[in-house]
Amino acid sequence: MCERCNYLEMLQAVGLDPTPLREAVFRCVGEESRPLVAAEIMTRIQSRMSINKVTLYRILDLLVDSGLVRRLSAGDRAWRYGMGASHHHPDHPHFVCSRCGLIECLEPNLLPFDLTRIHPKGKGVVRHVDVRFEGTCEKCLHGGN
Amino acid sequence: MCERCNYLEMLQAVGLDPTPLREAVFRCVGEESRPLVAAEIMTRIQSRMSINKVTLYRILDLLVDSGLVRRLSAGDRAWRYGMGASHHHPDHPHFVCSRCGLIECLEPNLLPFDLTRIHPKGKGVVRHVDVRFEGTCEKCLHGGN
DNA sequence: CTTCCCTTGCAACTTGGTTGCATACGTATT
DNA sequence: AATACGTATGCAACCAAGTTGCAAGGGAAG
Repeated sequence: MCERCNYLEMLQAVGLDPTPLREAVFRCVGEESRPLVAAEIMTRIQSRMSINKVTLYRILDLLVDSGLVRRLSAGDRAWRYGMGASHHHPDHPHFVCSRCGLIECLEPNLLPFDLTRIHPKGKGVVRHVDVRFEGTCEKCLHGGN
Repeated sequence: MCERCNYLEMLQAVGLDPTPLREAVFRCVGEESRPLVAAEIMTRIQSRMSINKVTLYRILDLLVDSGLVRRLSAGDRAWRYGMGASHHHPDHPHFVCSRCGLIECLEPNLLPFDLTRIHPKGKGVVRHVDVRFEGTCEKCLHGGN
């Protein structure tokens, strides 16, 4: 999806040593148009280099903690990993298929107002607002997944 | 939270045989002010009657499938179960603490716009829109959970 | 060349939930 | 009453995704 991001630079900017595996994982997430499951990332990376699943999970944790990557739930028990909000990747709502677990990114400006301006009272600190449209995707509707 | 709901009636309305366990589980979810983890529901029910975890999960599945109950993710790997939208339980956004997994219900009218009017193009059928404010709750902020 | 820290790998483990199958119970049928 | 059938519940074993603990590699610092 995104060839404009300088992944190495972004890793360094958040203080992460840009090792080949970290770059590969981050790039893998960044170049995809939808959030991926860890196993999908694993497969993609292993087509070019070798990586252990523990390492993958640890790198994903680092990326999530640093804010470069966001962890999303699809209703099943595997996380999806998508790009965190940044210059080339503005925050956006998602469509989630509750049947097959597909998550798709929606237009950043789909919502008619800026939710980040809302601050629920007495609820501690809010870091971001997540909007998810849940339903059944085209494929499941027709293919009868 | 809710003593106005007729749980037995609601179960029957969606075509579920209102067995004692089903009523107990549904009531347990309905009387709580925040979505509960399966283990919490388990404990509450076992204080009065005996239930097996498999049965609990199966009942929760039934309730979720029928729409009476909603399954929410807190960022950890355990589902939270809260009331589905209905007359006494209007749809509402949630606050989610990414540190301890707490989910709290927010005011139904917190959002200045009805998100259900938005229909993302070419994305199949949307059943509902979920808004989640993610951050750190008061307790984690101060207690240093 | 030794020390230290950070990254990666491997095996075993944990957790939350699920499957398969047996049992119980209610209702309908003979 | 006895039988059969469908649904609800229970028990034990299992599963998938992710985590822990610990060892090994590798590079910069001393």
